[in-house]
Amino acid sequence: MVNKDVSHPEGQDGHGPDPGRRAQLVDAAVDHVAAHGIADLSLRRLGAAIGVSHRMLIHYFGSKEQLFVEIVRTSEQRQRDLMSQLQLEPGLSPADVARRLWQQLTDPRLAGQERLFFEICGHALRGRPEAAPVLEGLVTDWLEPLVAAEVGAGSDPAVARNRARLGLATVRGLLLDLLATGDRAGVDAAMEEFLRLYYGPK
Amino acid sequence: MVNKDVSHPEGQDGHGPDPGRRAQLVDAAVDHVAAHGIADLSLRRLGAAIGVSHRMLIHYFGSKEQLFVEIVRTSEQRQRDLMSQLQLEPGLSPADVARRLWQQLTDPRLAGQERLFFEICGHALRGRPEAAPVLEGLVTDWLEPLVAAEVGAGSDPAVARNRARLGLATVRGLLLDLLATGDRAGVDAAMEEFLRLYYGPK
DNA sequence: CCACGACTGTACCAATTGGTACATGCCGCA
DNA sequence: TGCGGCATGTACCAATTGGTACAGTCGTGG
Repeated sequence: MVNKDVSHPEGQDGHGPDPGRRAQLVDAAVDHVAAHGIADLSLRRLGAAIGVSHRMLIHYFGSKEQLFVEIVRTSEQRQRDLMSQLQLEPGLSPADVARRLWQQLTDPRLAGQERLFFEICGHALRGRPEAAPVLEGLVTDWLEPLVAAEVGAGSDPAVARNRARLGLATVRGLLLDLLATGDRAGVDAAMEEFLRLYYGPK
Repeated sequence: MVNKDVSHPEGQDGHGPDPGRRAQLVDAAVDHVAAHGIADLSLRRLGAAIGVSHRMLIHYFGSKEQLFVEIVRTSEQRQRDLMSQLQLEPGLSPADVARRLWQQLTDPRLAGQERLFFEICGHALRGRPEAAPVLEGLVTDWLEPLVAAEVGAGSDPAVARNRARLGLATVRGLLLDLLATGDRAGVDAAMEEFLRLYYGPK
């Protein structure tokens, strides 16, 4: 009779009743958010966009905040997957690897995802707790593999960390430039200049 | 009698009745926004924080959007002023100039302003019209003086543009790193590495 | 002294928000 | 067939939002 709604007694792990459906919803949510922004997200509009009522979003995620967390986490995961799946043909020079990585990263189809990245950064820098975890991994998560690559390529371990940090920052700066200006050629040229400085001429 | 409120018949220049008071308000608004973020800004909270009623903000700015525009513009202006007022002692090497610039830019007292910059970027990338003008000047406005400096320092004009764009992007990437991690020493070291690559060793 | 116009506060409005209560439908199990 | 529980929708709530109407205050010029 009473049939009380027991959606958020789930506890803090917060996973909704049907994990499959939940994952499907968060996936659709990330797509929508990558395309339309996360700043003025409202449960009703998001629901309407992905074909459920806002009631369902609350049902599966407990609250807007937790949905937010899930979106951020999934978005991060996508970015990570993207990097891990880039197939490295052996025999390429480090510069070529970097070049390919840059190409992959600036694929126009990823523009929404990249914009979302910077948008979330902005929120996280402001201390929004649901986006704050991003700040932790923002540098360190990417630094480790890059340092490893640097060392593997023969860098002095002491310098490798600095070089990795520098490379990461430069890529992000140029990515922001690209998103803001859309000047693909100009940004690519700047990237080439960087690679020349970074790996030596030719 | 009727005393109709004629605050926004001002037209699109939108300047309120008393420019002095208006400027004072927008200044206080930028301070508050640099400290507390611009994402969840509400006229009432902002008013309470800077000591006026939200009614006054509407009165002087016509609408929230126009206040937003004014905040963005003023924030940009501050950043510009900051750069123009850095006194360049003559006889410094380009690397030293860059070093000083970096020091000035990473002054902890400016952290709020820098965070605001990235926050506004995020909103602008998402196409919020009141922040969109930022995207125009985001690169070009800073590129010209940098290119001039590069050429002045003897760079081939063809490469100067690429080098300038690269330098700008790297600075921003490292700034984002600094804001996210707070690891001043690590970021400074990466910056030193960059300067070594950029201007040659020592 | 008064009238006028600029400045500011209070009260209010419709719209939208996140979240909840209740009702309904649907599917599996006995 | 009937029952119970999950999934979903509809209707609703209090709070907050940007914006407006109206009224009061105050200095200035006549």
